[in-house]
Amino acid sequence: MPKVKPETMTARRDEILEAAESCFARQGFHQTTIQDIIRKSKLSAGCIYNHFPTKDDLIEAIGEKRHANDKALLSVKDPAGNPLRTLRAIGRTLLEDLHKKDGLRTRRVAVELWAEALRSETIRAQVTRGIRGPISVVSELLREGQRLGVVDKKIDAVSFARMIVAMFQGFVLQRVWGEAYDAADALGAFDALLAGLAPRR
Amino acid sequence: MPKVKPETMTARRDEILEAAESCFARQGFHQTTIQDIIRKSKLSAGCIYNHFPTKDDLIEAIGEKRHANDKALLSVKDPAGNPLRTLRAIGRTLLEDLHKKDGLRTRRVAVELWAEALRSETIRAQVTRGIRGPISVVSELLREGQRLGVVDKKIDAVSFARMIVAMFQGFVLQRVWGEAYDAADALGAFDALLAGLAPRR
Amino acid sequence: MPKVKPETMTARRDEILEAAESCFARQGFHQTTIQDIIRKSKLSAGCIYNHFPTKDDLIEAIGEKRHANDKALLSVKDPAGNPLRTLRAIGRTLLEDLHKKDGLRTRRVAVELWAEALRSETIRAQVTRGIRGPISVVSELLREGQRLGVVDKKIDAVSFARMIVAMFQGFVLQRVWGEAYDAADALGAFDALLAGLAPRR
Amino acid sequence: MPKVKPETMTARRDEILEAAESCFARQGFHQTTIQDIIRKSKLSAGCIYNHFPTKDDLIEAIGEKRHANDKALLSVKDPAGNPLRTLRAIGRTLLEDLHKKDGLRTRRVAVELWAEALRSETIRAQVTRGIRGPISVVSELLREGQRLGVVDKKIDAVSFARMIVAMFQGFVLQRVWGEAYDAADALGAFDALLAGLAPRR
DNA sequence: GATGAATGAGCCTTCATTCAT
DNA sequence: TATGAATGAAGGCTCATTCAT
Repeated sequence: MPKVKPETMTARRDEILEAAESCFARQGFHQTTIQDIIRKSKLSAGCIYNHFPTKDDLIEAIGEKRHANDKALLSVKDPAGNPLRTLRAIGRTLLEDLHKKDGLRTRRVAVELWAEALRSETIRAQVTRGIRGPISVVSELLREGQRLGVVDKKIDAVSFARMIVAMFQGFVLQRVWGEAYDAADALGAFDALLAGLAPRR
Repeated sequence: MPKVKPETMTARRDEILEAAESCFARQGFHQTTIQDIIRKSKLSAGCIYNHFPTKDDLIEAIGEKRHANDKALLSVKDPAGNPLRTLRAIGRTLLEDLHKKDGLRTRRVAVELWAEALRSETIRAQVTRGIRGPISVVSELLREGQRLGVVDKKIDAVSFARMIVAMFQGFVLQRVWGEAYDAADALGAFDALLAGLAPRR
Repeated sequence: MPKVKPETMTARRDEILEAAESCFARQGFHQTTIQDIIRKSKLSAGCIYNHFPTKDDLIEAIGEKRHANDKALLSVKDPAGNPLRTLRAIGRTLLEDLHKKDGLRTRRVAVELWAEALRSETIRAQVTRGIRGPISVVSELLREGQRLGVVDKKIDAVSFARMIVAMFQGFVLQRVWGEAYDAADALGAFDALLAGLAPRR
Repeated sequence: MPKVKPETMTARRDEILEAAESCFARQGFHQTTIQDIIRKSKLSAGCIYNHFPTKDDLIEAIGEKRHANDKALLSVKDPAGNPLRTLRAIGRTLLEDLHKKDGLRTRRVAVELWAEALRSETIRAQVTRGIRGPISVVSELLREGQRLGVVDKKIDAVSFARMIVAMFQGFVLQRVWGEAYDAADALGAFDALLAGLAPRR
């Protein structure tokens, strides 16, 4: 007996999130007022509050959305099955994504979330969950490399994976600050790092 | 012929900044009210506004203070003059500092500033200035290593330095989120990275 | 040729009023939202607004309903035709009704209406109309008593009746506040009052 | 070291309460907005909230104020020490107060509080506390009358006192609704009631 | 300089009401 | 008629900032 199809509900939700993300990327969570989102979405306050009970819920929903987005970037695979090549491909995808105009908006919101995670338990959980995936993907690739003999056996896969993830987080930061570094140069450095993983002798 | 000795001025300023930093670390810039800082500092609104015309000025001053602090960490030197050893010592200092309880307060504020840099031109300038120092110190060390033949000549020193700095930024993030990783493990991964810099053959 | 039988209309109306009264008794008029009534009645906003154009209309309808209810309590009669006995019977009925759990809900709404009467002309009219009936019933009984010689002739029937009605209003107030007084005790005091009406010498 | 004398604080508080009471009397608690009180008091929102953290606190403070006011009315005494005469004097004072234009404002607020007591534990406590004083004063007078032999010994003093208090509450209600009854008539009825207290035979 | 009560713009949220389906 | 998502005016409250003392 619902008069409106559930799809409409979801669509409306997405409209709101879209508007919110746009505002958040430009002004940050706390500088963005609900009025801004109302203006951007061309919906009413009441409508927004029907979908998200509080502003914080809206922020959390944005966090969840981002979380989902990020997973896609990790699904890159090297057809030949060489784990280091896969790792490189992932790095390349991330860095190139980072250097597209479009990627920036999302990244700005990500950085906002990183700071918000200091205060909100919920967002901290989202953000750390969002890191666990990449760390395990990367460490799995490193272990695979060790098994295949292309990665030094003495390396602790998880710690090294965490370091690589940290590295990309730092790249995101530098990027959203407008640091003028080249995707190619960054990828070059990453290549050098991967090259260094090869077993000695 | 100032009625109040400049030292008193500076001392008062520092009191205020100390209180502000403490509040900012706990609640973030935008969740912290001037009232919070008044409470913490046990000074009055008027007094605070005599020293800092706006809340934003206070935030910027905090940013400046942090900037100064960070420089100290880079002054580590290896007595033997081995640049990779120096690099390792710097990394170790940073990671250990990061794992001290006390270090966290400052880092939390740093992460706040990283997000704030998205909106404030002034803070963006502080933050990127704060990165340029480390990048040039590290790249200088790498070049020195290349000169000494302990670092692969094909590596682009600046890009690699930027990557290392990014890495440490990521470590900071993960740390303030309470990620349970070990300083020793992280240092181990960093060691492996440094080891990989050695020229092949 | 109405498409819906009038009974259905009335039934729906009653459903709504029933739900509204329940909410009003618990939370008062102004703390009760239409949403609360929607929830309680399991009807929709649109449906409720089809029957009552505004929230105030709903409140007025509740007032009207109460008005009707109260009349029933006055219809008590003493078979022997002794007016003081009738008066006592009425008092007893009211007091006992007041001390039934069920009676409280209605009384709470009544007290709400008493306050609302300060602002709404319509409700003030309802409430004062609601008092006029009892006053005239009681004063008629007193006059009858005077005629029969069981009530002191010097008493001004209308004023005394008004006082008796005031008394019961006060009892209602004290009751809804949860004052722990006994129906029997209150009736005892009322008896004493009635006894005092007898002519001296 | 307070720059402002505590008296000023109290004076400001009273200004606010005065404005609030005036608004509440006219429009009721829930129809009165903080803006109304701001307008009336010619103070700012912030200032009001410095003295009363929430609107409910303001309402409670009004309740407290009323509570204090009412006590004064009970202090009437009959110089000759006749308890029934004292009772009559109290009744007269109340009824006359009720029929002064000025008394009405306070009474309207009282009736608001009576309804509010249904929802607020705090106000319910105020209101019931406010009733206990009168009940005990009146019952004490009745007992005194019994001791002196001017009041029938069979009467339960407390129950009768409660009934008298209820009566006056009802008079207040009828008065604020604009019922056109005379103070003198009401007093006459009260006199009759008191006369009826005399022992028979 | 220091104090802290006062200011008031503006924020988040609510809720009576409407209207396309 | 019934539905319930959408509307938007307005409410309570906050907080950066000012200024008389």
